[in-house]
Amino acid sequence: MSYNYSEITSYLLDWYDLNARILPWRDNPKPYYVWISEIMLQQTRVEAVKPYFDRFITNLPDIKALAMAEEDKLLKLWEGLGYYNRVRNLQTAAITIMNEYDGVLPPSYNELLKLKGIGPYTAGAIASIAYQIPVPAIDGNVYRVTKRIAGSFDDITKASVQKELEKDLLVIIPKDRPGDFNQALMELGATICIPNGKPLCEKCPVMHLCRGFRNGTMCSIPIKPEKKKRKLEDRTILVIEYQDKIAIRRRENKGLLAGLWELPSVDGKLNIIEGEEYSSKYIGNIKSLESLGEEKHIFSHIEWRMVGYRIRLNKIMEDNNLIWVTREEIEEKYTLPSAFEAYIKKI
DNA sequence: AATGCGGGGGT
DNA sequence: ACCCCAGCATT
Repeated sequence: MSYNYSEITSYLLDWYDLNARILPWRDNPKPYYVWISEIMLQQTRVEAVKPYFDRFITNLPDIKALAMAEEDKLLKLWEGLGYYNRVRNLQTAAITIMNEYDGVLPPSYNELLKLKGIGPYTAGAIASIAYQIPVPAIDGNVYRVTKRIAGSFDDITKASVQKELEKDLLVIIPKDRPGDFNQALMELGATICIPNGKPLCEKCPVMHLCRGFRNGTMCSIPIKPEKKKRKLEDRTILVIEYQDKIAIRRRENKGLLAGLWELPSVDGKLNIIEGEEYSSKYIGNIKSLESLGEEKHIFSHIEWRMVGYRIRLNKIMEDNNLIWVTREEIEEKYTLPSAFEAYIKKI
């Protein structure tokens, strides 16, 4: 059902004026900074983004620098942040902007929406925050806050519900402060009207008109369908050393961790004998082999149960897929996802 | 409409 | 364990 949110606007803005967090990308909301921060913030918490944002804009201070950056440098700036296609899309969009928009992020919701990596939320956020265009920016926070206020048990993953909320917000978004309004809704969701645990309703500026609070239903809103369970995968991770170098290889260009670097790994959990057999068959002549124990790494949809071995070689076999690098080179040049961190740290 | 895509922090 | 996060692209 459609809902009239018109009463929340002034309470929300007054609260935001007093309670807005100081964030790096709020210092100077130039379109480029807003864009970078919003892409980083997709499915990623503010605290995780902070250090990445500063480093990114220092290294790539404008759209042109982003468009011309080497992919390795780009990925290195994103290493550990996850969802690595975000940064590739960022560069694709930067090139489009240089070629088709005179190097300027377009001040238009619909034009922004055409750029790689920019969907309805991000287009709304950039348009409203950087260009003061009165359009909604609906993220997970906004769904939670608005549906609790409305006391609505709508399934927020349904397109019809999303469209309706867009319309409802478009009606009340203040034309003089659209960016602040959108950020205030998100800020409220991130700090007061929080998921999990208990929302801090007594601190909420719109508690008095929140139906979820009045009904005591706020904790069971919003409604979304049950998520599927993660797939479990067993893997064997090999830390292979020859003299002062470690073997790494590049992952395939599609799928999980596409195009990133990894420690050599094998499907399934090999026991120590199998690990030795595999290594002498495919990698080289073994000087020593020791177990590095078990680890696990959780992705959004997959869980790796890993066993690791440290292998030192007397002699290496030719293998075009492996390259041999020092630890320092890994840290400087090669993007190694967090999944392998535990085993690298043991060496 | 459903699925794939990272990593981390809170309960 | 399970939650979800300033979502988007692809199928």
